[in-house]
Amino acid sequence: MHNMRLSVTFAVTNATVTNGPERMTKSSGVEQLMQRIAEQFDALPRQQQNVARYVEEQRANIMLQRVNEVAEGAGVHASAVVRFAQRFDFSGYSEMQAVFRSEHTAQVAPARSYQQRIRRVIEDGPEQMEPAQMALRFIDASRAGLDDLAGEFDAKSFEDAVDLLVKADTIYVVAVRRAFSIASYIAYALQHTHKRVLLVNGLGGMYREQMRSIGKNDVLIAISFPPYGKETLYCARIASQHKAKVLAITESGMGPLARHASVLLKVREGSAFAFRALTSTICLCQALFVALAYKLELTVEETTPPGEYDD
Amino acid sequence: MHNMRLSVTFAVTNATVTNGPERMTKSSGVEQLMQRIAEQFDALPRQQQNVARYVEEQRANIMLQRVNEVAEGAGVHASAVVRFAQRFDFSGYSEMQAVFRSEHTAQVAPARSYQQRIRRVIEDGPEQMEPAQMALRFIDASRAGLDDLAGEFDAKSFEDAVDLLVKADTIYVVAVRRAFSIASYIAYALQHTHKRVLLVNGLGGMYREQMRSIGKNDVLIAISFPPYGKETLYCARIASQHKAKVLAITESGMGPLARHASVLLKVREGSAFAFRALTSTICLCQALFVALAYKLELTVEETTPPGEYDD
DNA sequence: AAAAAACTGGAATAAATATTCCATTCGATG
DNA sequence: CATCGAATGGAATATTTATTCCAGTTTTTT
Repeated sequence: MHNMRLSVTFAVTNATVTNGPERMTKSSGVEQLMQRIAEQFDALPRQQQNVARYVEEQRANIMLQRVNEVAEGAGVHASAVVRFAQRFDFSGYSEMQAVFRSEHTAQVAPARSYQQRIRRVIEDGPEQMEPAQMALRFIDASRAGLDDLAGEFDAKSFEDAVDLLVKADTIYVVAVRRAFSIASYIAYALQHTHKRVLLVNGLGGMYREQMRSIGKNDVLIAISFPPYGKETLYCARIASQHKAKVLAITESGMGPLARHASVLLKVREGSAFAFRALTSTICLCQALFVALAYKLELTVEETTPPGEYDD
Repeated sequence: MHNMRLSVTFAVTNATVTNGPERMTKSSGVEQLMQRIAEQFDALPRQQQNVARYVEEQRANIMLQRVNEVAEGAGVHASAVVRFAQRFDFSGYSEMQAVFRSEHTAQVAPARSYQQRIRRVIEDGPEQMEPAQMALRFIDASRAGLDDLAGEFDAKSFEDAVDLLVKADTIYVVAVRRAFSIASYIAYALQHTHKRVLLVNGLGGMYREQMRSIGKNDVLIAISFPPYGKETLYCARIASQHKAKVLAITESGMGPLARHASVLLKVREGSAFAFRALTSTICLCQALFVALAYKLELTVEETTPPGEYDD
């Protein structure tokens, strides 16, 4: 009778707790533990059943909660919580909590030192891996990067960035090496607006010359990630000396590019095999362009004349 | 018997429930704190800068980490971490950590999922849409594209593509307009191998001239999507006339580019607001490069000289 | 180059948190 | 309804974790 009621309670809470879309994960330690708890549930003393219910309901938060919070939440004494953990073969609450903690610890790959990256590659032993497997793994890293982009999305900065571009007279774009392709995309896309656009490409080594005429009503879009390209930093410095606005797209608010930034868009890419993705960065830039296009009240037709826009 | 029922309830709900990190726009305490840290960054002592960097990078995990973990991660002594927190007006590390903690627990309650927000955005129609909402919508489209890339992944073609490149003498790369940035990325990446690489960029309108010397041991990587750029098609035609191999990256096996292809990699991008993403294409190209690099048995040193590879 | 100021890290101390102990209560069973 | 075993919660203890102190060092200033 009580059991009956119990299972209903469980069902309801679970339905409520459901969170946003999630990528597939392996059957975790937490899942297994929950399973064990469920199996033994009926054999548990009354208070420990309360603890079980609470843990199930709060599974996403247990990692943060102290014994006393759990105890209070479950309406029992702290020692009951400890005994609960011990019944499931943990030395105490702390050890049980570790299961929940390790589950959560987020995957943050980037910004490793060069040495660390090498070590990682060697450990992973990619030489025995099929190309297709490597590809899938890399795609997955990119997906993780996009998830992060969506999850950490900073609406305020993004809208500031759009505003900056709306008000800009001429838009300069600079990035070098790995990020250059991003700059070239932005420059291309912006051609579809009525803004004047200048891609600072360093052709003939003329960064200085190309930046020469930037002025206070202009905006420089600068894209750079560690280890920051000196050309990009140089351009950002020139821009701020000329009182132009700088829209920085970079990894951190603390890198050298951030110093010159009027608006800062942060992107943390996923990585695999010590190799950084570019997907999140380009996605952000495309989103920026789409938002700008609508803000400028362009119709889609104007932005993308059929037969010309794509490719 | 009741046990049975109960555990079934668990199993079912567990399979359904996904409790990943919630996706929400953050203008929150953490974001504000990051802002303050970034502002003061330059004025910080060296060790505290390390702490700042570490905190920024690990912002999602700080809530779980003890002072010592943070200290170790940042490569400093625990007391430096405490002093860091105190500089930002907290009584100590614990108080600062609370900011990160409360961020997380707050996210569980409002539970308005990313999907829900998107749905609402669509209902509202783009005209009244905030830039940030549009951005999220676009990011979501990109994610869908990547999901598709992973789901429909054709291992055979991919490995053929890698083989083609391994055997190539000189690699030519061509794409125009929207896809040009992809070509420029590929050309850049391939510079890190020992292959000769030529980006057919049409500078001065010289497509014909740049393609002139392609030969039967060479490979042309051609990237094009509807409506296909005539320059790209032209190059593909020349390549096949010269008996060179063509690696085509395109949308369908029936487009004009497929006709000339030795190997065909299909990519279907996501799109939003009648605007196509580029994420899947670039992701595929990066995967291609990673796989190629290892196939060529490059050491990491050769591929990524320190201070030069990134950006 | 000397003096002052700021920074650092080991060790002591303080605080918090978790665990155990034990006297008491509860509830099942004969 | 008396007895026993299990469960409970207050309080003592142990442990872990955070903070402060201080002496030595480095960095900056003059």
